[in-house]
Amino acid sequence: MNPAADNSPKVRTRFPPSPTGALHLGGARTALFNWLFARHHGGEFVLRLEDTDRERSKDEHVTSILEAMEWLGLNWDEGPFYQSKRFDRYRAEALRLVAEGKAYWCHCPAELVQQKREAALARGDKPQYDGTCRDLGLGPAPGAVIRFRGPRVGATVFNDLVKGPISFDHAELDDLVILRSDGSPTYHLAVVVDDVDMAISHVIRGDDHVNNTPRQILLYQALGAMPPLFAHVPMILGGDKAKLSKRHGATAVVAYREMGYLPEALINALARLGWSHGDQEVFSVAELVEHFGLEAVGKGAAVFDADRLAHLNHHHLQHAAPERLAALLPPFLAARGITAWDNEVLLKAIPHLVARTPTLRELADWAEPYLLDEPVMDQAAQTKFLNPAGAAVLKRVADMVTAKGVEDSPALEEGFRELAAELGAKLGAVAQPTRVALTGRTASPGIFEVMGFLGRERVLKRLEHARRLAQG
RNA sequence: GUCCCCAUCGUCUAGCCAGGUCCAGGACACCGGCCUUUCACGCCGGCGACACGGGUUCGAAUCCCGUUGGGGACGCCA
Repeated sequence: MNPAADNSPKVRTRFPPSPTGALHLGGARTALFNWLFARHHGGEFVLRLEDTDRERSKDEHVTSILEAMEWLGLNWDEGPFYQSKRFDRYRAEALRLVAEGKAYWCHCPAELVQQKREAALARGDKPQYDGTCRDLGLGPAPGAVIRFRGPRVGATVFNDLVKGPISFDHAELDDLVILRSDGSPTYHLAVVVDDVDMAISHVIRGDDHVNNTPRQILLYQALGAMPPLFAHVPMILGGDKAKLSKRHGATAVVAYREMGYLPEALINALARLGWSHGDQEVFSVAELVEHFGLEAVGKGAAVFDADRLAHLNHHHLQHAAPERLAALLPPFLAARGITAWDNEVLLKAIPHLVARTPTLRELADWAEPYLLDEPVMDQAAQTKFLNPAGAAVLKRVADMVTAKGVEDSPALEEGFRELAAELGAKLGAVAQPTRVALTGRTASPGIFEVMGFLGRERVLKRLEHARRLAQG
């Protein structure tokens, strides 16, 4: 029965990272698509750690992958399962296949197989296992492996949910190792046994797995199981159009958190890499769940564009609650040496700051002048605006604030304009020295807003401090 | 080398399945302008693509074939 049919069992997808490294962008997108597909269909999402390679699998990577998944909000319904805990199960299935004549023990030394492979490659042939032990009827022995006995003729065809029908001639497939000489399963065996045991209905994975698919379908059949439906999503490429890797700079998901990106922004960016919903660019996670579908996934590989992520992050930052941003900011402030501040000021400042800051890191930078006891004076700004003329302006501004307070912006603006007119200058002639006095910088939110969230006392104090500097 | 996949602006993409309404739409980036107390936001405008060649058709970005280009895979990694 076809799992996609309406009367079929429920949708169950899985994300099976190998804990040999951190969760990177490509893996995160695969996880996201599986998660979205399951959520969209009201199905279940399973997390499974493919740690059959005991050499390269590391606990620290498991930890960081789970952490990244949680940060992204990709919650799983079952797992994490560990393949390393199921070795007996895989071994039993491999032995069963041998007993049924669907697999066989192979005594070929690994080095010899490797040599033949290289020779074939050098000759320009397809490197395949030559089947030396295929019909020898060998039994177990030290160093022996179990190979799957694949069909020699015919072809396996499957209908990829993203790419359409894909066909592989069996002559292109060789007898792959399913159980290593140390008794551990290889990827192909473990993945198939698990997907059967875990009742996975849809396998959504990277493009680089298409040619594994016919081998796995053959394995499902040998095990007497119904294959799931497959959907191969295109790769994510780096700027050089090659498969995304560490060479392309930041690829680990957690690196984006550290750079000050919001998880929903990364999710949004990843979702739009290869998937689309008309012309819509900005999505909330809920909207993604609502609209996601495999039919709208493109076939071509996509280049990850950091500029788009930044833009999306900026957008999501502007729509996030100030309270939440304030709660996310401490690490970024700490990185700037700021460990204590008036949170009320921060909360009031954030809405005026986010329009200018694409990331939390920059938000921390822009918030700094308002959180420090005294702003750090930018030298160029000080030289340009805090001069004797500026001192006179600051004195008048201070008088104004003393008289009118900082809450009444219209009144302050009127005062500023009168002063500017008196000086025969534009508003900037008053605003800029004031801005430098209050923030130490030439760029900030509107000057009356700044006064508003800084508060009367701080404003007066900074005005006085700057006036002294200006007088020399 | 062999096999598999892919091919619309610099990038992400809509359109393609059910050919005409597409001298191809949106977004990012870039450039110009407006707004303006600075920097941004925002708004307006500009630049910019159907890889190439055949075929089918009255008509092709859309269908077919080929070429070229790109990617992926060919492990006792996953």
